[in-house]
Amino acid sequence: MSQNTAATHAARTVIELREKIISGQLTGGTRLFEVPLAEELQISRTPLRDAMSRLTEEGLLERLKNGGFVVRTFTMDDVVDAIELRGVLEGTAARLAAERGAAPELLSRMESLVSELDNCFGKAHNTVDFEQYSELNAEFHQVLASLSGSDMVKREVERVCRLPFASPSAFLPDRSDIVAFRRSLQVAQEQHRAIAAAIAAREGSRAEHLAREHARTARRNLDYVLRQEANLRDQVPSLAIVSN
Amino acid sequence: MSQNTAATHAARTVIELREKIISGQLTGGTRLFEVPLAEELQISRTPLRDAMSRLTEEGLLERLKNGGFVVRTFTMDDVVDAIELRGVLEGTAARLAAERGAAPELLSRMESLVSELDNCFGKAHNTVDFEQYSELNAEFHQVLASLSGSDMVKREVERVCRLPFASPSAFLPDRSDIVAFRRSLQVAQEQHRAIAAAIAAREGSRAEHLAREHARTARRNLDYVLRQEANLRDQVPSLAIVSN
DNA sequence: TCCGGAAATCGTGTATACATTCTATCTGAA
DNA sequence: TTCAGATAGAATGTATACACGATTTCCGGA
Repeated sequence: MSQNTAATHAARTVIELREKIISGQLTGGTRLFEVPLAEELQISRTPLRDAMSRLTEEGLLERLKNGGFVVRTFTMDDVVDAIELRGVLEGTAARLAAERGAAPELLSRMESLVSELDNCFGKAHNTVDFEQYSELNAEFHQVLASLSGSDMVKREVERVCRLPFASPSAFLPDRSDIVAFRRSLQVAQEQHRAIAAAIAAREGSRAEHLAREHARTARRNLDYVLRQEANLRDQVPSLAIVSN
Repeated sequence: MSQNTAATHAARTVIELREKIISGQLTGGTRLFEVPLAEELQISRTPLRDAMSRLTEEGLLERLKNGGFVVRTFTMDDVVDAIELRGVLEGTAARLAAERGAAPELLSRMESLVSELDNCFGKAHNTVDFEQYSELNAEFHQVLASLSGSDMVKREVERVCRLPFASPSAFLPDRSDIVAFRRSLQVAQEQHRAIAAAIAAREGSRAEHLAREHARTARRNLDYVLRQEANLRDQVPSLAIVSN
């Protein structure tokens, strides 16, 4: 029993329900009835409704037209399209950063992140510091979203990334023993470097298309997981939310 | 006193508040206090909170970190960026429609919309059926969003369009006496035709860039309104929500 | 004057009772 | 048999009282 430290019942409930949805415990299409659910969570309907409405903002629930909420259904097509959308939006962030000029502090932060990411690869062939890589990768994408200087763009990039399977770290393969995965990390890192360089050189179109292709890395990993080794799928938490 | 016909108090309140925000009556940054606002609207706090949470989903309000809601502030930069984003997303819809193949019914619907739009231009130079054009234009963009076949993409396109100044009909100039405006409608219509043709010919990149450029038509009109005739600005309802 | 802390005030969080609406089912008549 | 309308149940909509937390204000002491 993990007792959440969140201040309000509603905030705690957001976390609990989000966890249940993301983990696949609550499957797509499940309608959330207020009375029994509130009883189960030991809260009243008021904070529960608040929580559900926040999860709707987040894209995990949908409102039914005559009232009530259902868990949103995600198909494998949605996963592919969400990754595509992230690519498009990050591409736009990169292009605008290049075209309009990026804030120097942010750009140099991105460049130093690239260096730090380099250090995650050991001298030996299959040693990679995954935890560190994953953390730095997340920050790289965060900086990229900010780099356009546009709140509107940043907001929308972050919005798509909130979907668990569209996040930049969703399909970071944590198994260096698989050759294809190790290679994909190196390719991705090379793309990081190129994106930063393109933005610095004010090459908008190049920056945009590099960022798009970079998102495709995630899609390639996804395809690999699905096609090559079917049993891998259950090891990828981001896919638990996806309907079969 | 316009008495809304909406079923619930919350739904009615969504409409009332949305109207006040869009019209600029409630300006960006204004905090909405539950008790006095509920009193003013003659409802209780419960449906009011529901309404505010829906408006947050819509992007017109924001939640404060310690509770409460404020009216979201939009700057002129946000307007420009929202139009850019619409271009990017509609461009993606167009590209995917071309690459993946569009549903024949939708494509032919789009093509007949182009024909109908043609008929809005009279033989004489400055006669245009604005009402009809505006309606058909809205449907064209709606069909475009659907044409990708991707629910994810459609959803996000529609999301951006929900912002009043980012909607495809936001800056449709309704004054045929201004030469620049009349010409912009003809250019836009030619772009409609080209977008449909590119999708039909499976020319993804062309379709994408045409759709992007098409959104720029809105930006050009916006620039015209702001630069050429300052007094025009107050006649554009979409801009009432924008902070000065 | 400045600072810390207590108290009051303001505003949201929560529970709960009651109202309303929607839906599914049943009944009766054509 | 079928359909219309009634009806019962289930689910959400709404009002309201009270709880809690945050913020501001005011007071006393250094």
